[in-house]
Amino acid sequence: MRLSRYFLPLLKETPSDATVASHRYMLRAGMIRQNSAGIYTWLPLGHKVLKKIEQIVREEQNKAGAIEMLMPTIQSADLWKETGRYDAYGPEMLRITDRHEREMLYGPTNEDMITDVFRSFVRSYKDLPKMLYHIQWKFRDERRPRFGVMRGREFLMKDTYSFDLTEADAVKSYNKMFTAYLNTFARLGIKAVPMKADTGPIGGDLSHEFVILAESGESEVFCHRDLVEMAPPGDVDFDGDLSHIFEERTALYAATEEMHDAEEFAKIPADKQLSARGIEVGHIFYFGDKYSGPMKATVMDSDGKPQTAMMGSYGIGVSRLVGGIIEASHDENGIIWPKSVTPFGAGVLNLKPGHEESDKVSEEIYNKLAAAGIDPLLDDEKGSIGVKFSRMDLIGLPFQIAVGPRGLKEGSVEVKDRATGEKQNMSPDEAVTLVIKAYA
RNA sequence: CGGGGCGUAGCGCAGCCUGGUAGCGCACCUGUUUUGGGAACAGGGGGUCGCAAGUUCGAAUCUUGCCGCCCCGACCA
Repeated sequence: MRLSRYFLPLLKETPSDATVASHRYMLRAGMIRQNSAGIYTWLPLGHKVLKKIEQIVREEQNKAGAIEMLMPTIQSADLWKETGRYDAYGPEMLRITDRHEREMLYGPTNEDMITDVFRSFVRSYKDLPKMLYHIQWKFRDERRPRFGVMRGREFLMKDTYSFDLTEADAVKSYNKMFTAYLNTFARLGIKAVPMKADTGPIGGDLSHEFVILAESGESEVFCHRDLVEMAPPGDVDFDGDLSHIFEERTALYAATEEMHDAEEFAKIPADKQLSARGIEVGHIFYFGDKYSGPMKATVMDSDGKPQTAMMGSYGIGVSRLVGGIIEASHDENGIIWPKSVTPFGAGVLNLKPGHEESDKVSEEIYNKLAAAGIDPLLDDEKGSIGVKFSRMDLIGLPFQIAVGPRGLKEGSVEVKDRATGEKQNMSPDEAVTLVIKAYA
């Protein structure tokens, strides 16, 4: 993409109502625009990142054996009345009446609806286990939306639902998602720690939150330091036994504020105790027959007897992750994107558009990177050099290749690593190779 | 939902106390000169001062009501 043809409405000054780094930078970098409290337009740059995160989440779900589908945003109140949640959910749920005075709602989650799908089509234990998911916009009328997309009212969420014949089988599904989540967050370039969690209004008894540590986190979390640096499981056989992965990650203490046990925490060696602020980016639950029971979602077992399906649900806040990743990865100049989610793979800065050699070399680098699938952004705008560099720093692409007359006299361009700030001069071809290798 | 604050050009703000021609910086448009880390000069465009009612000869400014937004707390997948 050429900057001159792109739509990148940057803000030079920080909007006064943004107080956390990710919110400030998302506004300044032209990623989002607020429409009303907790509701945002995703501008091209933000949309690109959102879609990249979504795709990684999708790929890891598929690897784990979950099957993608799509349920509507607007739901009928009927299903929610069946499970009793229509009254239980409270004012957080946006209720709508259609022209026929039918009670509708904008879905804050989809347990009720997926259970209805399940009971309509699944009859036999032979069809189990099943894990179904979708990535869809949700609406929760938060009392106090804040921190930009991290606590919005409208948000994009991946939610998976598992169905098993027995509780023991359901635990296997739980472990699959537990494992998939570890891999997902690692691919996104963030360190998310699974922590014992409260189950909240969705209910159930087995639940973990995946939390990234950041100053601006909304809640206090406590864990063993070693959990933060633990390597992801990587390629595993999702049909095999994953319990060791779960055991390994839950052997060490980790809990959110609500579940915190100060006595247990005190048993951790002092230098390994970590108490910090955290951002919840994923939450997994096992809740058995909480919905399948009242909705009579049963299958025939091998004895021909109806058995209620045992369920779990597994959420990842896709839009929240955009903010969460920035919270975990930025400096005073702007965002520092992990390579896996960066909106563009590299920035090519033509420091002097109109200068024949600069034009030629920057175009060549741009074309070679594009051909290699790097998806570069070429800054071909006229304007001062300082503006170009600071703009690139703000939007946070992992690499910047600066092409200008001064360097070209020596036959070199300058490559800057956004994360380390390290700059080196090299030939245009070496620069291209360096970037391509970094993404290989 | 309790407490606090804010609403004036796209963004950041001043003006309000003490009523009298709506301002500044940045951004934007035109031109000239510049150009290796947020250039200079000259000219220009852009506003129902959140909305409504009231007081007044006259309201951005005073009064009342409403709406919107932000922060702290409580709450929260």
